[in-house]
Amino acid sequence: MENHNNSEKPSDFIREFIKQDIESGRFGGRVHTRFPPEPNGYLHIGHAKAICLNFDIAKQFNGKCNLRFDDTNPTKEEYEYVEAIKQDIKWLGYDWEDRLFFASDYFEQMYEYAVQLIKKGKAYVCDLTPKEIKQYRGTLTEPGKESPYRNRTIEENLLLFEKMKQGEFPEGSKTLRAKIDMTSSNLNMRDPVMYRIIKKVRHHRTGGKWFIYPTYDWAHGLEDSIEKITHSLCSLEYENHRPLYDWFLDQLDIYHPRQIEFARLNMTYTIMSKRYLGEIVKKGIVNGWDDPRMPTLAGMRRAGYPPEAIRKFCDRIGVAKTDSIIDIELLEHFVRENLNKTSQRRMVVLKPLKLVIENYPEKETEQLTAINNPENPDDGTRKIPFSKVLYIDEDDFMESPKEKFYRLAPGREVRLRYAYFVKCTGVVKDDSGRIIEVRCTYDPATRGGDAPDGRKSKVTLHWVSAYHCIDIESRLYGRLFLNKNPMDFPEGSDFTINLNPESISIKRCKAEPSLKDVKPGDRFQFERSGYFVCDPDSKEGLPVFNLIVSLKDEWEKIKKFLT
RNA sequence: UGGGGGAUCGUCUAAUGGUAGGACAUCAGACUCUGGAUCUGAGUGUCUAGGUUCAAAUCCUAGUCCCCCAGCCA
Repeated sequence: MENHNNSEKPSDFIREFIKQDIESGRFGGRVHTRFPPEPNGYLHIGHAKAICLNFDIAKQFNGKCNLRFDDTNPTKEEYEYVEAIKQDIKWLGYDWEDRLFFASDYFEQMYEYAVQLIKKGKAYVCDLTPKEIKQYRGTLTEPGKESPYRNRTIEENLLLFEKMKQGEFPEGSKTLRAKIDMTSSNLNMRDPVMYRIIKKVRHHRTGGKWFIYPTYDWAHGLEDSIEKITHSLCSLEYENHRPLYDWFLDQLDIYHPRQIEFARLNMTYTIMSKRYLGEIVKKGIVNGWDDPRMPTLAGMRRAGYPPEAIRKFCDRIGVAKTDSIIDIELLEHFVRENLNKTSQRRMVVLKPLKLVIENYPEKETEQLTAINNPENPDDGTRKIPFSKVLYIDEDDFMESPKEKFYRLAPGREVRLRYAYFVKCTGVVKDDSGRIIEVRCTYDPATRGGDAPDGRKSKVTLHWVSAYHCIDIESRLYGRLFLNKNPMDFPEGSDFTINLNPESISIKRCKAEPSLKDVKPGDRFQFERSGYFVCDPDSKEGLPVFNLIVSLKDEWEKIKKFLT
């Protein structure tokens, strides 16, 4: 997939910084990054951007990238997510080798560091309630007030902190705070909380061992420091936290990585908030975290997205500090590009309409040769049965054709792919006037699809033999949201009003018999409609296929223009 | 209105004082046994106003707009 054969540097400001750091010898020329997910939900395409960035940078500069679970808040985290996240990263194609870490592995060490800070007079135990802390903090424009507990002696702080650790105080009754500056214009520096007491829940890894847990600000820099990370890449909202990140490491006088912030990924027609994503899962709006409409990696995997396409997408969108919303069509472009090259073609009729060939012998069956993938001759050919009664797609026939519709219509001749030219002689309707059958004649001289007299067909239709085809279920997924920005909703409502009520449509379809033996995960292009993947819900006798992405469709565009 | 960031085609992203380029999308054409793919071409952009300079997206000045921060979340 690498197409960076050019010498042009895949440059972005982060790689530029790293290059400078290597040249200046800041970290001894080392590059060591990390991807630090919190195990409180599933990974989505936004995380993929961070994963690719961190792992790709490490590789590019001959460095390493750690996988580290930032499990500092047992009230929100569960082990279930740890395994799901590991699976997703592997699926994306990245390998952390033996460098799987957990913030909880460092709890003891962090505690020691906290004691050091207390001994330096840089941290104190505070008895203020959450509400009081908030009041004391001040506002954006007014300075905060110092806590009355701010000047406890070091001995008292040490004793109290030890007791916090022993679980002697009720949850929420005390915190350990850094002693910095209550008047700082950066609210993060107004004596931030380092430890809080959590006793009600057990940690998924340390169990009931701890009654105090470190906050992000206190923990994250330490984790990076302990792992000797060189470049700690994070999203823009942590920019305000960098002074604190630096302050802790400076006070402790320990190894000090460089934090660099970049803009997180946003995409049109979807949401990236774990909370809202969880909400639509919980409400049953989608069928779980791996629903193919979800922007989660699990969802995209089930939707049939090739991981290579996602990686290429992440590479191409670049890294910058500008807030941006990427057009989802760019992702779909890379999915199509990949699938066009890699997936075998099959003929499947999504909306079956009977086509009867009047002059074709009743009992006859022919085996016609079809190319598996015109983009890859090595995939060879296969045989497809042809007979008197076929199915074509409803959309390929119009009794009174509109302008620019050049598919089948009464009196018209078109080609059936790999088969014959057929000419429409009329239709059969039911009592309600609905067309239930299209009649035609075929030209035996055009077998295989070419007319010896040089006659051309403007289009080629796909078809299946009614006598031989099998039933499959197609799940046609569309966008989950109607709005480019689902978070754009009127006052008093919420993002769910932007949900697309027709984001899924399930159809019983007619497929060529070769599709009988498929396995979940197998991908195909159903000719003239789209790319499909076999879903794990498939049952014996009824394979289920998810639409990955449709083919580009000129006629669809024209149709829209005409209406 | 305190502090921290950011503004380049419709959308992303390059250009680091020297021809504003690429991708997606759009439009037009060629080709085609997928109205697919492929190929060719086209249009569209430096937030504004001044200034420095032979030369400014880039440097300076003054504005404008957008994002983030008042969790014992991360």
